[in-house]
Amino acid sequence: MNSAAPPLNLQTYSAMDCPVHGLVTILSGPWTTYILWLLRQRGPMRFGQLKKQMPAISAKVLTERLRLLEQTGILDRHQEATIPPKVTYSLTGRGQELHGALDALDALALKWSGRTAWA
Amino acid sequence: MNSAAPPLNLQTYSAMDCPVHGLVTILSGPWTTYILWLLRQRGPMRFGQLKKQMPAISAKVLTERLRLLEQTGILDRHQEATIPPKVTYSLTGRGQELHGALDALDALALKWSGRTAWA
DNA sequence: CAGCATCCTTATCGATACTG
DNA sequence: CAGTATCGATAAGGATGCTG
Repeated sequence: MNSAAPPLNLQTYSAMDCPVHGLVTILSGPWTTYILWLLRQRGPMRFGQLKKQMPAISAKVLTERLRLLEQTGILDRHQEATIPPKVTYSLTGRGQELHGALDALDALALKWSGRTAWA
Repeated sequence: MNSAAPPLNLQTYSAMDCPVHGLVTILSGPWTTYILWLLRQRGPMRFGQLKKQMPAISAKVLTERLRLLEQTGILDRHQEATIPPKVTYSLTGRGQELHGALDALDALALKWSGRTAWA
């Protein structure tokens, strides 16, 4: 499955040395959940496409976020060394697992907002 | 169940006007997941007890966090107007639902860290 | 096209001191 | 006991300009 993905020290990302908090901290970074959502909805996307969907984001921050998600094995970065270069980002196995967990949070968020269909 | 809890605009907490991101942003605040974890493990706790478990936190930040969690209906604040005052915090229904979702993230975090028993 | 380097501004957090 | 008020440091994000 994703046995190829290397072990991760998520505590690194938490001031509390707590893996869950590390993961939540990564997710809470600017635009992060939106990036993941876009990639799930529309499949692999290029840097410029992503940026176009987030007009208010700076290239610096988008780059930082993508790097972090790549380092944590959530995204895959595929680069073609053409001129001009073409870089495509997509969800890895981890990224897809993560979406399952986010769906649960999403359901709660909607429920608490009083917006569920079934409530 | 928790039908008494008022609807929440979680988008307020997200720069992106996204409910999930709002919720994740709340959770990622300093010490937040730890506070929730403590309250689940040990039941209702007083302000001073919580603070004792987090020596590095300032009263200011702890107060801010507790207020936010109270406003979002995740914690309940019970005050006894005695002298000296006694204030007790506990998880609400929402707080307990939330833990279910956090458990899923927790499981992922541990799995990715290569620390699962079953992996 | 997909970024990196730099500067600057703001928001956040920690520390300290004080109070109902 | 359970906070509030104030101050200062730090770091994170936005804007701009440049490059392989």
